[in-house]
Amino acid sequence: MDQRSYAQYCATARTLDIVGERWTLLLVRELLTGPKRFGDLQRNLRGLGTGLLSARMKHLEREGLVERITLPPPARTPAYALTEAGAELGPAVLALARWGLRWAMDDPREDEAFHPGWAVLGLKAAFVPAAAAGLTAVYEFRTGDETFHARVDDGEIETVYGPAQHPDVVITLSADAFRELASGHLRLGTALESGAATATGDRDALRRLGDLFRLPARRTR
Amino acid sequence: MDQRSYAQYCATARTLDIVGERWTLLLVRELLTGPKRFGDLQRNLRGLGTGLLSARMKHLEREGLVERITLPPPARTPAYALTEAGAELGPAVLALARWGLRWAMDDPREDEAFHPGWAVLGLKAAFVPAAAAGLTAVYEFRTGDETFHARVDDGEIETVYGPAQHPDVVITLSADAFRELASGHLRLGTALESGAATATGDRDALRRLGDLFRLPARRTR
DNA sequence: CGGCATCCATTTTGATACTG
DNA sequence: CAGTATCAAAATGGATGCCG
Repeated sequence: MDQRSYAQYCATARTLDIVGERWTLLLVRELLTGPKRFGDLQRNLRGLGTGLLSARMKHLEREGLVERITLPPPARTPAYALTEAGAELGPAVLALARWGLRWAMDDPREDEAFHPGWAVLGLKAAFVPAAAAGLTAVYEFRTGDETFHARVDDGEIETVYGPAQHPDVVITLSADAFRELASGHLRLGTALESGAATATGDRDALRRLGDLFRLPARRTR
Repeated sequence: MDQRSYAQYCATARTLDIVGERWTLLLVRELLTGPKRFGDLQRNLRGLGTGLLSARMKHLEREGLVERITLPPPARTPAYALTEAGAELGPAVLALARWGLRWAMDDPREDEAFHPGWAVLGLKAAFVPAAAAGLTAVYEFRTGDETFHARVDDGEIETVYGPAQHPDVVITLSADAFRELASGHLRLGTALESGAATATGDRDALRRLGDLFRLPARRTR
């Protein structure tokens, strides 16, 4: 809680005292895919000024959800990373994302920004653990200058910014195709068939990829 | 989205555009246990003025998460209820609550308000579906002037404001004991043993009650 | 009681300029 | 690049009065 607390002895209210302010949960979302630098955070969050970003990160650090780290060589540059407490907000952020996938992802609006990392988080939200039973594989997604990978291991999934060490499958697709994936308009299988996406690597792992995610049926409010 | 949108084509951001403003998710929390009247909402949310409450409810109604209803006879008074879209925010609110139970529920602060309904939601957040396999029972919780009931049915739980029609077990406890339950400091079994809570009704259903909830291990940030 | 309108003090935010 | 400083615009909190 910063200045304004709800002053309620309630788990939800206490949580919102800490992460309920504007931008805060989106910052957690950004860090959920790995450490990020100050400038990268700001670039992904149009409208968030340096002053407020600085204040938010300080707040999250004070609250023990974020820590300042130095990226490993050869980068050696300062960055922010989630602590264990911060990372455990993942399920809550994904629950919000699942709601959004179902009830709020109509067509992109004219002025909306998009970053592939958000789509990767969308995939994570749509991940079906049961479909990954007995599967261990690393999928790498490439789009323009951004690369992510998803590490699937028997019902668990982890999505991280950056290339993988030994990807089993590499999927390359345009930002647009990625965005359509995020919206639930495009199924991965369809994208591969139509050539909107191309994949190389282990054909078995690729075949199972299509079943790993089930976007919630979209509804209108 | 009201005025200020994040303008991101991202499921999380889109959701927060709709329910991310101050008070909004707490209003959803209130309605998650059943329809509420304007005045009751305001009473439970200290600090929220009538003007802002009115604006928020209008917003939620416009967005299709809330609808105005007339309470059934003999009340016949206006109230607000969640639509299907609104009710489906339940998992997200509970995920936030689970995080709070684990990371943010230290001792109550001097000026914090408390309402039993919040604790009931806390119980719901701590519900372990597997522990309710094959169990069908209705538990009623009474505290001073507030009564709730939980309807458990084979791995599912529903918690609603008001008395139950045919409760299998009735648990009566002080607001303090209820608050300690919410904090994770007190286990239901312990409360019954110490006399902080009393229970009447089906002894089988009562015996299983103790296992239905597992508060997440508390941690400090 | 349910709810809207208004006025005003305080916070929060957004945008931009500036510094090590 | 990583932040601090500054200022204007918007959101909020609280009080109050009104009306059906």
